[in-house]
Amino acid sequence: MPEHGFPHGPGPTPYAVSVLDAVAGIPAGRVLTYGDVAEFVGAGTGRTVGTVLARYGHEEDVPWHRVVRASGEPNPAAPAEALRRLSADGTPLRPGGTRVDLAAARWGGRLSAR
DNA sequence: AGTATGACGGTTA
DNA sequence: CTAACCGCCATAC
Repeated sequence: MPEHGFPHGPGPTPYAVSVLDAVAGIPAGRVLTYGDVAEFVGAGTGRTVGTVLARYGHEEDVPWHRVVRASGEPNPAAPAEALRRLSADGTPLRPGGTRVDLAAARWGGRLSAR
């Protein structure tokens, strides 16, 4: 089986696998926007990334809460749950605590969580 | 192959 | 700040 650990076949498409793999690499306390993930993967857009997470995000063991909108808002599907996990990760939030402080939490891509 | 859809993003009002 | 519009691209049908 593939080294990334995600089985192919009937389930995730190759694109979906690469997206899930990228999301799995986001360190705690850091976040990536949907667009960032698409850019990191090298294919698709924020839309396609969202589609993948909507379908496999809750099925695979992936930190889906670390992928937020460009505005800093968490997933519209489970905002409360996402914020709860982000808070547990120590992710910097904007005043009010309902949105992520992207300026401080956005992951550089290969920088360490430090 | 063509059409519809969506956990998006950026611009404009 | 909110709301509407349009462009984006992988998938499902």
